[in-house]
Amino acid sequence: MSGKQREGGMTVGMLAKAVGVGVETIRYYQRIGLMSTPARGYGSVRRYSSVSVERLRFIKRAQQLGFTLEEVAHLLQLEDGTHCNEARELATHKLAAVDQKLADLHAMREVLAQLIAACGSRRSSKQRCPLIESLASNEGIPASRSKTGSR
Amino acid sequence: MSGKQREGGMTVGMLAKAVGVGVETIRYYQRIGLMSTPARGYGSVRRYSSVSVERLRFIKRAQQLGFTLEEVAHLLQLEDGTHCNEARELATHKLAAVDQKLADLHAMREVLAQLIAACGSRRSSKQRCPLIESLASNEGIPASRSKTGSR
DNA sequence: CATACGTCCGTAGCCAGGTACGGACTCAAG
DNA sequence: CTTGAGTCCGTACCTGGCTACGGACGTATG
Repeated sequence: MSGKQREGGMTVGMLAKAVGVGVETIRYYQRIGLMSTPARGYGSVRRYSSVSVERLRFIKRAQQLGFTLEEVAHLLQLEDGTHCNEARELATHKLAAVDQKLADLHAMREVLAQLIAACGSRRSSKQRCPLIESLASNEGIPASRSKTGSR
Repeated sequence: MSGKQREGGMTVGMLAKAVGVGVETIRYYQRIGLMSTPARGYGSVRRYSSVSVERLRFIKRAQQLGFTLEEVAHLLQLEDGTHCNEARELATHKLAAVDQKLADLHAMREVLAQLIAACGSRRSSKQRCPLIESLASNEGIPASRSKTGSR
């Protein structure tokens, strides 16, 4: 192991390991401005502190809730905790988006289940597959037009 | 309007309009092998028949059910309707994937709703935002590890 | 001091599913 | 015959979120 944190904080590799992301991911976040690039220590390797760990964890947690990195950037600007209304608004929008996706997926699920059932109930194997037939000729698969499930 | 279909079928533009996709989309499907490129008519414009219309509709309907274009290609190979078992298997897999996504989204929804509620119940606006706090410090947002909701 | 791993940095590629561009051509109308 | 719309085709670009590569350099360890 080469992880000896003399001289200040962790290297990018240690930071990555600590949070469970790849080094390239961290560099990517720096490129897009989600994380800042710290100054170099006395040598030429940059050192990171627990602040970076926390920021990275914040990002990952927000992502798990469905926020895009762009939205995460916005959330991070509210990190002082004094803009509760804005934060709540972002979260409320995201909740609505999630609900829309849920509705879309429920609709898909219904149709898929129906098709599978139809397919299973056909008994002579010489008969044309109802599932395929349905895709080939149906008029009205209930497409809920959001930008979520389909184009 | 220049849509006069003398000499065989429709042009690519008419086909696109008939199905409600862009011309470029059709050309894209041809490039990736989802649709074939018909021979040219007597001039140099290619002509399409109702077969193309049907195929395109098939693709779009399958997409609405959540199938990727690659999966659609597979489904199209079963179009003679004699491979019901295979079709059902594809659909069943897709159903499982949809169910997984639904579960992931439900989990996200729960947490989001909780955070929003916490955020709304704080009464002194000088207090740090619970939503942001939660993102900044929580240990256990229930991440359901599929490849669906998060990385 | 040499070896081997780690970091730094720019650039390019990946996935899906397209969209956009631009020059050459064809076609139908006026 | 000219104009203008539409087609053909190759190629490049876009979104989001990374991942990979390659060469130069730092650094920990024997």
